[in-house]
Amino acid sequence: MQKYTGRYIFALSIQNEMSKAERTRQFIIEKTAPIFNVKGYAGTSLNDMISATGLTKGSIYGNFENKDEVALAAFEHNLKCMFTAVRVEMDKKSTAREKLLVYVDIYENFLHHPFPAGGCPILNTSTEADDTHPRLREKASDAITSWKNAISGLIKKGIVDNEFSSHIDPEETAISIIALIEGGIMIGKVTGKLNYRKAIMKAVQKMINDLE
Amino acid sequence: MQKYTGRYIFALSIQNEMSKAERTRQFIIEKTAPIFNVKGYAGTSLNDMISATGLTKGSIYGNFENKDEVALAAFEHNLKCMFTAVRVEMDKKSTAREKLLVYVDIYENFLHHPFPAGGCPILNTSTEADDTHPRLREKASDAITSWKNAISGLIKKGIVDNEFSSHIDPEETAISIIALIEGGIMIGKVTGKLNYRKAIMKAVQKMINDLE
DNA sequence: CCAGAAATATACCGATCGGTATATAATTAA
DNA sequence: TTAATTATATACCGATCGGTATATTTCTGG
Repeated sequence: MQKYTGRYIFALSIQNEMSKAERTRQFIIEKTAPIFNVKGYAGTSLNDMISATGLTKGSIYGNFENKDEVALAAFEHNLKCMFTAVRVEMDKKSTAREKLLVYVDIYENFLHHPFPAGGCPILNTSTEADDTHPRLREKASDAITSWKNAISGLIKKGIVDNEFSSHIDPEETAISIIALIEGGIMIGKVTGKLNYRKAIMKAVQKMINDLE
Repeated sequence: MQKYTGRYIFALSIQNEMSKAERTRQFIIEKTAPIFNVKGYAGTSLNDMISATGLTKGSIYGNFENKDEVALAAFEHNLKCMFTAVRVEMDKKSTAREKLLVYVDIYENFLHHPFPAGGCPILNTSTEADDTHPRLREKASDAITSWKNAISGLIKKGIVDNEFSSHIDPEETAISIIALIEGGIMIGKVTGKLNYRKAIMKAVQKMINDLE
């Protein structure tokens, strides 16, 4: 097998500012993140990680203490990947309503955005880890809370700017929007029915428009 | 270890009408179903199944071809368990609106109903199996579609009975209600925050009340 | 009560699991 | 260029994986 030379190109790394170990670490994260998101934590084996990276067991364990640490780092990577896709689109919009509707656009057509393979990592990790993997569970939980805060922050801004009615509850609305989106992702993916996903995203749109 | 005598008591079986093999089969399903729903398909091992049932490998493989068959039967059992809990409550109600609101009641306080351990099997199975286990994926997909049909049927009935406006789309509404519920279950479980779940179920309630 | 059948238990299989000790190669500082 | 250090590869570990062949027990019909 070809030996690893540390000369890979990374999406999220500025090569020269990183030591070789840091580059390898980042390389492992980027290559295994999609696997964890598709197969799950329990379903991803070390051999999966080896064949995804082309590295060996020794190299992986030289950079991570164990499988857990890779899984945690991979989850964070997938999360960043997803939130970055949202942020890029949101920065193009000015009003709170337009910014919120970015979610509808992105989650309605996944494929046209740099979204993690396997779908929403929050959904995937939450349902697997809630009863079995405390550390992953907490990371997923934290991700939901900060997502909720981001949305409720936008809603509050919208209220201040007189875009939205002051009678609505930003927190309740925010968490409900997330629930609808996540449920929609789950349903759309497992059934494969585009009109299901479309109908649900239409409901998200309605929820946002009802804020006025 | 104590030997198996075939004299267990089953929740869902009328003992005298079943052969010993059928009783054992049912026993295995009932005992392993919660494990599969909590740990997932990949996360549940044969040893888990052995210690959950108190049986041996030979006994399990004498009644099921392989682990897959047990997992599929266990999923169906969990599904039936969940839908039965809903049906029991729904039969007590008469109007379409009241029947729909049963979902709000049940999913708002899980614990007071005979709900499968590990939460909603549709959610759990969908997110694990969508990319990895075609047969389970299809079962989960079918469950969603028939659930959607049940809800849209109720909505159509409500329209005929002049409970609901005729301008609403039963299919779109039904699938959105499911998405909201499933998202709510996921969020409530992984965060452990009761007010999150409550806020989301309030949104379901609003969605149902908006049908008028 | 007994014999044949059905159901369950036991013992074992190769493969793979996550992980480690150690050998080899590549990098870096002097 | 070389020595020390760091990083990667190789070989191996016990445990567990899903599954099977066979022995033993239990049930059932006569």
